[in-house]
Amino acid sequence: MKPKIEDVAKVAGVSPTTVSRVLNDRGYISSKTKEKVFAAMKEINYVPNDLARSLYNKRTYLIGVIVPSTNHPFFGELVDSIEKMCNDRGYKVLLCNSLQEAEKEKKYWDMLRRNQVDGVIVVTYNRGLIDKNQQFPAVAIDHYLSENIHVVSSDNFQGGELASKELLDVGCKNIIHINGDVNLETPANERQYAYEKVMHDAGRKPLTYHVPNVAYLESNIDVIKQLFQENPDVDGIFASDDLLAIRTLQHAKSLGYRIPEDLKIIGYDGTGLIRSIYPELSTIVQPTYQIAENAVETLIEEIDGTSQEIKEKTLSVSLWKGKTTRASS
Amino acid sequence: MKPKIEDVAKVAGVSPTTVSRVLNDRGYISSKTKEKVFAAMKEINYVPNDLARSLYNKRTYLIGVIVPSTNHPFFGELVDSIEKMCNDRGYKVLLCNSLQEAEKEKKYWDMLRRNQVDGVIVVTYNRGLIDKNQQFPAVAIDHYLSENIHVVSSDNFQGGELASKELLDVGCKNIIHINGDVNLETPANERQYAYEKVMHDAGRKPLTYHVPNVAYLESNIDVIKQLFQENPDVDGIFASDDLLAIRTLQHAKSLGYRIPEDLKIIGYDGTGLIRSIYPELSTIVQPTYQIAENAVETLIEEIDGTSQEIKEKTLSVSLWKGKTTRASS
DNA sequence: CTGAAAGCGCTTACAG
DNA sequence: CTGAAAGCGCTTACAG
Repeated sequence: MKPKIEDVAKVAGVSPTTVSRVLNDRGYISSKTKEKVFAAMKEINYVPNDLARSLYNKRTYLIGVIVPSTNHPFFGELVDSIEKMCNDRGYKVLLCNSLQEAEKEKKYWDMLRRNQVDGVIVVTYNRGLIDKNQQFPAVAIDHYLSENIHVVSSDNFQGGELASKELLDVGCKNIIHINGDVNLETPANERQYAYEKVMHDAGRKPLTYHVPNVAYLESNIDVIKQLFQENPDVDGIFASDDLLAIRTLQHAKSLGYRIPEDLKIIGYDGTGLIRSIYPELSTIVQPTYQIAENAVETLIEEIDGTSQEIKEKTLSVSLWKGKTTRASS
Repeated sequence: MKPKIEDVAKVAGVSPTTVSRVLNDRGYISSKTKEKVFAAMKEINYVPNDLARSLYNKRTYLIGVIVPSTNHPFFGELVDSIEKMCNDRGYKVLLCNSLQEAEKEKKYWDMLRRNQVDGVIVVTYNRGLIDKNQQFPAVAIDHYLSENIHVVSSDNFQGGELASKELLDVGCKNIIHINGDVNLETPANERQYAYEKVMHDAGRKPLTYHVPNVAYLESNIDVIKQLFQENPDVDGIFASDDLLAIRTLQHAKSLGYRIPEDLKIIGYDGTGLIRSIYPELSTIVQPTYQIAENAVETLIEEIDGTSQEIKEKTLSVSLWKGKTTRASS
């Protein structure tokens, strides 16, 4: 059996109360007693049971993180940053990969409640999930969920603008946008609106193709093919995701398009990974680290009761200019 | 205050014992009582407290997962698979990104003990971590840790052989290997041994360059530069990691090497992500899904006490043949 | 400076 | 078929 406080107390010749006190460094204890207790703990290899502690304190220092999948570079990077921030502040991360399935998200949400997490950081595009009795502090990333849930986003409209203008600036005439599932309420919708606005302002007609699932690249190739068949004269493509952009670029090359001479391409997300292995790809860089930082800080503030107001924070994105949008004068 | 079992009991007009019984579906309860209890739970929006449950049952259904970082595609994919497997079997994942720092790993390990996780899946290259009193079931991935910890690996020697032979097969004469930190006991060491064996068997002299940190790509460029300066006649490179391979490929191109005509390159890991966005890169594909599956199953078997023996499982890898090792006859 | 007692929210023998 | 009591391992008023 694992030793408990009582066992330590016996070995040290003191009461459990005293052991608990030295453990928590609370109240005044003679240094002799402290030493005895520490010695006893080493001797029997005592490890405190945080379950019991949490039960009493009603505080687990556990944060639930719900994302579609750590497999996608953006979420891998985001989760990495969130975990780091949490760890720095003494919180632990319960990871939930929802695969964007509403049913799974619902189950995870319930599981997190049962496990008494102190708060949740969630990336979801399904609004209906959160029941009105939602009890714990939560921060949603990139998507409004309900009036008592904070939102931390990057500026998706700005990103859409930056990307679209970049293509115009380098001389594209026929600019097409590729986005994800048209039925999903993702932040990529904002990117599309921005694209449409920029096109209108420039007197061009916007045209958007939607792939069924950004994450499952295989399922997207048909849409990409269709795009080129229907628009052989396309000379600029703004994809709402870097993986999609790369896939499109590959297909274009296989059709004989020269990049950037015949066709310019820009993606979205700009994770460190993609920028490192595909530096030539122009893209909009999301401030992943700041998103994570803001989300974790906002959450902990609410947990600690430091701040009452529900916050909405929007962070700026930036342009990574690679060869795929190099002006081909 | 959150409602507890006692509150449900009052509303339903039964004892807490009975509520607990319907909650756990244990013992015989009249269906009338059941209904009353369920109705009461809905009415006051009751959610069981798994902390209290776990405290009593000495079972948390929590699994700690320690990896260097979800930011690396291989670990992102691995964690994704592990989390999926765990979720399917009713376990939850406590995520720990150690960044390969021994100190952090140690802290995480202690934290997991305090949190009473049922078991741990760990990717670490530091052997000294695990104290002899290590209590809970654990599975190490790709690296032997101690006699009471299972190991699930892919066959790194086989992978090294496959990669090296592939380069020989397509006609390379001067084959150089790039590996990670020479001081780390990573599975990539096996890949290097295999490379050296294949070279010797072919009557060639092996030559390995070590980069300081596979994960931080920026820090590796100096070594890559050095490699080409010192061996301008290199015509085959086996990198122990796809990201490293891609970086090397980029640098080679910038120096004017044509791939694969002048120089052939093969990487390692072959994650779905890399294969999808860099299909031209030849690589050794690790069976990530099976690794995760085996690790989770082995761990749960030990947790359940179904199996006593400590297992060592080695899974086969396979070759993904892309253009970067196309024979240039 | 230290201890006995009650309680965190649950579950399970033990009675009935 | 149902309930009162004790206990999971910890912590904190309340006494002394």
